[in-house]
Amino acid sequence: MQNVSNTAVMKKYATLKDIATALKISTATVSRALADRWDVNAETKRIVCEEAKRQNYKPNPIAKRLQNRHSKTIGLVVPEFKTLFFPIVISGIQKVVDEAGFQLLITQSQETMEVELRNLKLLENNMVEGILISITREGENSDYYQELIDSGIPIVFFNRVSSSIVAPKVIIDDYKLAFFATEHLIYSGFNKIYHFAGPEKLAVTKERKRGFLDAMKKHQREISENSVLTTGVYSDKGYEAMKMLIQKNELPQAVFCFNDPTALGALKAIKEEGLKCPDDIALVGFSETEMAQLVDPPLTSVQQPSFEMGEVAARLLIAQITQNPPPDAETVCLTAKMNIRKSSINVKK
Amino acid sequence: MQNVSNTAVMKKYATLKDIATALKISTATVSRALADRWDVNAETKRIVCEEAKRQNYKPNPIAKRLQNRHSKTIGLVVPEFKTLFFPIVISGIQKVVDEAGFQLLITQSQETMEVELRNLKLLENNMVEGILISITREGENSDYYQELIDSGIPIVFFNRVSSSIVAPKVIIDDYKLAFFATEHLIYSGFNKIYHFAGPEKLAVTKERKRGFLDAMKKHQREISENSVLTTGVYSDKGYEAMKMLIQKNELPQAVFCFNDPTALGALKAIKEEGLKCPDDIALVGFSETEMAQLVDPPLTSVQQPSFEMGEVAARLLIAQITQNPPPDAETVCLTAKMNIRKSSINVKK
DNA sequence: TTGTACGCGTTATCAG
DNA sequence: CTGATAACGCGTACAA
Repeated sequence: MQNVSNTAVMKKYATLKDIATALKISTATVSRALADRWDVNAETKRIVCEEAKRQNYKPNPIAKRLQNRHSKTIGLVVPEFKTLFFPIVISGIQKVVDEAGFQLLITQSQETMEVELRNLKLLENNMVEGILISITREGENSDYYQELIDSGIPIVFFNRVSSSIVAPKVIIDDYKLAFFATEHLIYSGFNKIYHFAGPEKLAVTKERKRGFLDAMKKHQREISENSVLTTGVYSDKGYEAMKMLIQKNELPQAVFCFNDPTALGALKAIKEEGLKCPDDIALVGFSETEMAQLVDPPLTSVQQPSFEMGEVAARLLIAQITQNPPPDAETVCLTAKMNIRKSSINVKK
Repeated sequence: MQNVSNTAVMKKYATLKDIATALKISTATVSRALADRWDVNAETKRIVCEEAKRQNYKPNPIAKRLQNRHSKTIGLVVPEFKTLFFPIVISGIQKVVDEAGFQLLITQSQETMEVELRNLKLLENNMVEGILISITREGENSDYYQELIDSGIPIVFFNRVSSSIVAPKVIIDDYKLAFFATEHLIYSGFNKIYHFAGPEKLAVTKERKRGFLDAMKKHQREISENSVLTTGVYSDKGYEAMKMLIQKNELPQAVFCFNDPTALGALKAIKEEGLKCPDDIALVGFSETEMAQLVDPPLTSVQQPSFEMGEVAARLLIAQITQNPPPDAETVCLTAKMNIRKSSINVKK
């Protein structure tokens, strides 16, 4: 009832030729006039622009690209959208990419190497000029990363980076911050401190665990068999782990968690079991989510500069693409900050 | 040190011509062979494929598009990434779009009409074949929506839809669910019930408010001046509104909140003021976030089918693009469900 | 079965 | 100052 007929093919836009024939001049002149070049008569310029407006002319970027041989597009591969971390990083990327006049093709690997590989190929087929990637927790498609780089498509890793590939990377200093977070608990006077660790294959997991262990060692704290429990990235695992500990009656005084969701899951378990945080068990999260401030008690957490991470990664990639020769691969380590809140305050001290 | 020289122009891919000259045959034959067409010698086919592989040939999608005159790309405009709602919707969209062999260009309007308009133009310039949009809370670029539709680029609205444009839309029945949520509080025996409403210009705000008011009227509840407070979408506003009420000592028994963040902000204020939820003030949220289950008390909330909303919207758009004539504009109303949790249980009853 | 020639929309080169 | 022509990479009607 309301719709104009709409063939399966795209609507025909006005082209240079349309304007040219309407004005009985050549397409070349039209092209030059529209590009506002010096070597064209002011009067023709005026007429052409007028006609262009009249016909609602829009330049066809696809034709331009065919000629320029660059797509002005960069690809992005993130594992998932289950927390706000990646969406916020993407906001940062978008900002830089827009400013640089590039476009962004966003894909999700759903945490599997197979989908990641498919996405990489998709991006390659679309002639992206570079790729930003945060790898899956299953592992790396290292061979393909290298292949892409060798074939001239630069890659910048962020957050979850490849350990084997030489390329620009953007990370936060997980080790140092995990170390600090653990020390914070130690200095607060907690003794039996545990760590809920992330997915085993991730570099960030290893770094945070290393930071935890080193801090414990430095202060000569005992590390028992259960001191480090692998709990993954989602809240239900933190919940289960804490339930398990409580039911075994093996209560830590404090737990440094891999991330906020895990910590929040643990918090839920603590409350359900009639215990109190931080009185009975103190908690520290990681990678600050909005919720950290909203729960009761507010959660101590390490705040990652997510938006900035996106900006920096995008800038590094665009430098790789546009500069000749490209800058050497550097690893940028962003500094995070710890927001100390009630969940890690030692009330007994 | 590790990088091959990399001009500002894209790496030269092997083309049909490269294969043709290498094999001393015509590009046409190569093209046909690679397309696996019947009218080409099996042997030549084999040789061509071999050579293609050897040269690592990748068809140039840009050239194809120039010819086909369709970009196989659809555009998406969302307001922001501040909650997980849109990221999850996007996951649903991605799924359908991938299956249909389309690509997705994602943009954010940052809740301003100006950026939204810029994004729409960007998408148009990139020859997207259709647009999915959830409008800003500032208002609508109605004229431009219509212009796009008239010029042959179909638009599908989802979640936050245009009120003036005739086009396919996907919504949830906010009115009905707000009505139910309010009735739930009424049936639970709460008397003084308030509503924290969303941004004024949004249709969803109006619908939810209308549902609230109608339910109140149906059960002859008094509606005072402060019964409906505008609090926006973020937690801090819910926090402030609740603080204000408590400090004015104008305590509602229950509040139906525009969304979960608002409710969680309100919850924080309640606790800070030494009150209890649901004992002193009960809460109901909307659009279920992961946090609803994690806070204490767990928050009653209306669970929107976010992923499904993305799927449905994408399917509608692809139907508009590929079917001739396109289907009439329909408004799909998805059903949501209420998850009743402790925050709205009347302990005195 | 294969090759030739053209068009998609644009810009660059060269000639006038 | 302007016009004709080629080229970007691909597909395809038409001719051989």
